[in-house]
Amino acid sequence: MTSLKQLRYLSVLAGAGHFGRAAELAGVSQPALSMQIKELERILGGPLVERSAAGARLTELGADVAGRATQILAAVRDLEDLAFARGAVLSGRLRLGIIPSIAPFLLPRLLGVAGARYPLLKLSLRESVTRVLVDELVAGELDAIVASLPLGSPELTEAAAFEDRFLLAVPADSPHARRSPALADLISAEELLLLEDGHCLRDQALEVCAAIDPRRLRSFGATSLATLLQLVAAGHGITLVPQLAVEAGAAIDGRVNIIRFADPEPRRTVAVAWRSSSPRERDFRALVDLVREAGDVGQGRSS
Amino acid sequence: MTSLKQLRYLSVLAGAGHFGRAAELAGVSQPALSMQIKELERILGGPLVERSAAGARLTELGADVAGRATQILAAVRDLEDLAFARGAVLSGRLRLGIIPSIAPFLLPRLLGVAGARYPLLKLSLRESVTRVLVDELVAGELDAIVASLPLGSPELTEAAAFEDRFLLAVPADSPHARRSPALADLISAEELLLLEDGHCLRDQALEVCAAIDPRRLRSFGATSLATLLQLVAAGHGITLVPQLAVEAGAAIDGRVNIIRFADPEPRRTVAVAWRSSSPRERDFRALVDLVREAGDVGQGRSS
DNA sequence: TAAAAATACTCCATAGGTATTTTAT
DNA sequence: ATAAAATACCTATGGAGTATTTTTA
Repeated sequence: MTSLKQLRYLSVLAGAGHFGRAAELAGVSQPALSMQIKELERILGGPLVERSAAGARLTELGADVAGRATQILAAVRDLEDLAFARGAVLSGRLRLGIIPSIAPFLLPRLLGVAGARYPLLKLSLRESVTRVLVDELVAGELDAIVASLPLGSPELTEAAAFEDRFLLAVPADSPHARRSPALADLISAEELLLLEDGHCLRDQALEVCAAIDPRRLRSFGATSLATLLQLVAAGHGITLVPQLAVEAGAAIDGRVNIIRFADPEPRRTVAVAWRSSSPRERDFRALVDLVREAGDVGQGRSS
Repeated sequence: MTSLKQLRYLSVLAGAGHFGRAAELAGVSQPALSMQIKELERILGGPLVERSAAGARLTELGADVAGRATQILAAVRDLEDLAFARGAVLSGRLRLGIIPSIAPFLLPRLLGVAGARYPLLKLSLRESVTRVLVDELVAGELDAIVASLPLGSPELTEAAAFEDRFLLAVPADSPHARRSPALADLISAEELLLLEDGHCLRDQALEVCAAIDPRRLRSFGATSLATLLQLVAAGHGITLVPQLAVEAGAAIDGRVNIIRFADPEPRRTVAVAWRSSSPRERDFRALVDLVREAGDVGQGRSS
């Protein structure tokens, strides 16, 4: 009969691409893993893996089964966490993912507040783009993530923590430096600098400036907001920057001006998300409060 | 570690209310079931069942775990059912690539026959030139391709489906209109019209007319055979056309004459190919039969 | 020929069975 | 006293390890 061990091995194999590598990752010998995969194939009545001298590639059925297996394994892990979740709120380990356009600005305050209020909490942190974090969250490799909505994954529960207004960063000597532009003004603006592909901030900036001429977009993208602001300071263009980053001191004094948009101001919703099947909702609701406290400083002020 | 067996026993126990009854329902002895429940309690770190002389009642935690266990077991059963849905030959999804000089003429009959004989088959179709299809096939983005030999990729298995004779398409008023030319005659023929670069039909036509004066080749190439035949009809030149296309009605009645070559007649071999390492050879062999049925109509007749 | 997976075999952990004891009503 | 679950103890299945062979590029 199908066993969790088989599903676990298949799930690992799906990521590893080699029986040997997968066995190493799973902490067993290669024949042990091979036998379990073979047994799973016998049970399911069809090949899950294409073997070759180059390694292992999943068949379509195998990929389908592996996907379901990953979800099942995540559900089992949640089940195992059930008992621990009955302890104190926000105690024990919590694996938290945060996107790059939030992490460096939120973390200092978040860690401060969390450490003071929940001394038993041990946060394991991971920074990556939304797509990666959502996949890892669904697979049970993370307990919760902090990201910008929407996430587009039905098995997740989302709880908004705070709104984060987008501001415009322009060189200090720019003609825009002294007035609040309407969105339409951007269309005639200098080159729009963006993060590299995969960062939601990039997509949001493009959405905000939907009508912008694509030819004025840099084909390469920066990895960090700090780099973007350096480019702005050097006069290479303008960029959108979240107020969260500005409040955290990301702007470069003197060389970059930060300007509010005229109404309607563009904004993003920063939210916490977790697997709906997780038993730790109580923890996550408390986490939402922490993120809100750490994040929505100064959202009422202009800059 | 948690096992599906433990979850299954707990799930049964939740319904039975007695260890003994549950054991009977599960088809094992009472101590066996008791031991697994106890192990599960040890793993989860808390009691799941209240034991009494009257029987077994789940604790709050136990009921929660049992509910999740039932869901997980259902997911596993769904996973096990997956394979059966795909068990039959040529059922489920098959990603098929076909080259442009075959696709529009083969597809109507192929889809008809396939739909009638293998109703569970879902074909995902992709049309591109041989080089692209072979690359995608090797990369695992396609399951099989229908193309003209040779393919020149050692990791593929090729199975010939049918032979496709090349015919000559000439304007209705051409001096060639009434006789069967030997290949050499082409050398003195009108301008030879070709598909654009990358299409194997172009290369094959050039091979057939190896000695032709390169200066009489059109520098631009057409994207489709239909366009070529329109050009022929308009008196811009002659072209090679596969009988497959003629049988499918590609020729333009009255304005284009289709002539068979004198022996030896040039021809191409239409074949199905797949990764040799693919486990679906049975499917592909059946596909070869379908392609043959759909493709080699009328190869015995002259036109 | 070299890398990867399959096979051969051996061992031992453990699930499961039977018999019995403990516990609670 | 009785019914139910736990414990004791034994057996056997099969999961896992090491060593080796087979396969394929």
